[in-house]
Amino acid sequence: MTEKREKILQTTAELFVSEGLNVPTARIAKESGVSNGTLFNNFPTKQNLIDQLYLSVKEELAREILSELVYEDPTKDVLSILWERYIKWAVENTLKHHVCHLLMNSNMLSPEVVEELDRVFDVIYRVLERSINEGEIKNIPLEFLSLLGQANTSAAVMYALEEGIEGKALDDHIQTAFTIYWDGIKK
Amino acid sequence: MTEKREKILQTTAELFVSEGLNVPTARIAKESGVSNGTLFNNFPTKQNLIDQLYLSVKEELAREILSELVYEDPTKDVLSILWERYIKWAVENTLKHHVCHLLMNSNMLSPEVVEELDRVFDVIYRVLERSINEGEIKNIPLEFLSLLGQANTSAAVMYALEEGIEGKALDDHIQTAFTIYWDGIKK
DNA sequence: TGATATATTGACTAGTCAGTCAACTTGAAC
DNA sequence: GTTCAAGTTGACTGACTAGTCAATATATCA
Repeated sequence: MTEKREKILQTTAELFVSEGLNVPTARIAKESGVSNGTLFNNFPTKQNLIDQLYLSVKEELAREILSELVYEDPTKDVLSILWERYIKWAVENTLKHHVCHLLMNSNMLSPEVVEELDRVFDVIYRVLERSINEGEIKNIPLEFLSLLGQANTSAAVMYALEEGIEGKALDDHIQTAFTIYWDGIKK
Repeated sequence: MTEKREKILQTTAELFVSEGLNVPTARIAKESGVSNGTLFNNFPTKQNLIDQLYLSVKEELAREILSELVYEDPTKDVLSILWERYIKWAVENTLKHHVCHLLMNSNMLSPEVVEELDRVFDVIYRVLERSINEGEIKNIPLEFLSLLGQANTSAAVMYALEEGIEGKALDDHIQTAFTIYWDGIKK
């Protein structure tokens, strides 16, 4: 049962990315090698399927970038590590990153799910907060600082994917992008 | 005829923003105070309606931010003006900005339309290019520089809208945001 | 006024969609 | 090998959708 569930989520991601978010459930079931009924056995509604897909991707992302972080390190270092982990994850998991992007910007997610995930990434807020308190970066509202971080990493990922950057060049690109962000916000 | 066309475009934008991009054409027609047939008289297909909506919004935006620009001024000034105009336009035209954002991130636009509009905003590339050549800003690939600009303005708009910033506070916010961008990319 | 062109209408069609359910399969336990 | 629960199936349904078209209304000009 769990394997079928995983397979359906994977197929949904693929179809969402390749054909847009209006793919019929029948199509998803067929492409997953599963009957219509089984799809709805695993996910009571299409809405639930979409929410679960988003949840699973974002939870994986959170595990990937937040694990074993030493929050007590200098904030610049913590941010730099978050930055690098996020971009690497996105570049290595193009499909997941892409589906995440599509869903985030779509009005199709249940508000509860979005809110639930906001809480997971709250720790990043606290890192930024500390950095402001320590006088290391400009006195910019926390929410704006966070939006800027998201926007900049997102741009860095888009550029890396468009240009097919990888390996050493990717490391350099990540460094460049982080320096731009840091130079922009540091005091 | 033109008024009906405009009315339909306006209603479509409103419904897309309030209910997502899957609103039926019948709903759009009804809400526009027009019959089903008239909608399809003005826009041969739903796809065409979507494309035309995106085109009309983006063309208005281009007119708004590119008109009477003195490209020969110092690049920092040109960029700063573009920056300010864009954010002000977006904040004053929330609906249009929002629908633009939804459509841009949706896979639902015809590729030709997207490409056509890319050309309109090409002038911004040339401003950035000159700035690099003059050694004013870091040697960052043009495409990435442009993506960063879009990402940062977008974040600035989101923050301004979320916090309901306007008037003098908005001017300050725009200045802050531009300074962050500039400090990030300048040599 | 009447003739012609143009715009509008909304009932209709052919197809699509999310979700259901009764019948069937599988596999574990005794 | 019989029983029972759990999982799977796909044909089916009722609601919905993009787009059509013959009938009707409105505008234009002589």
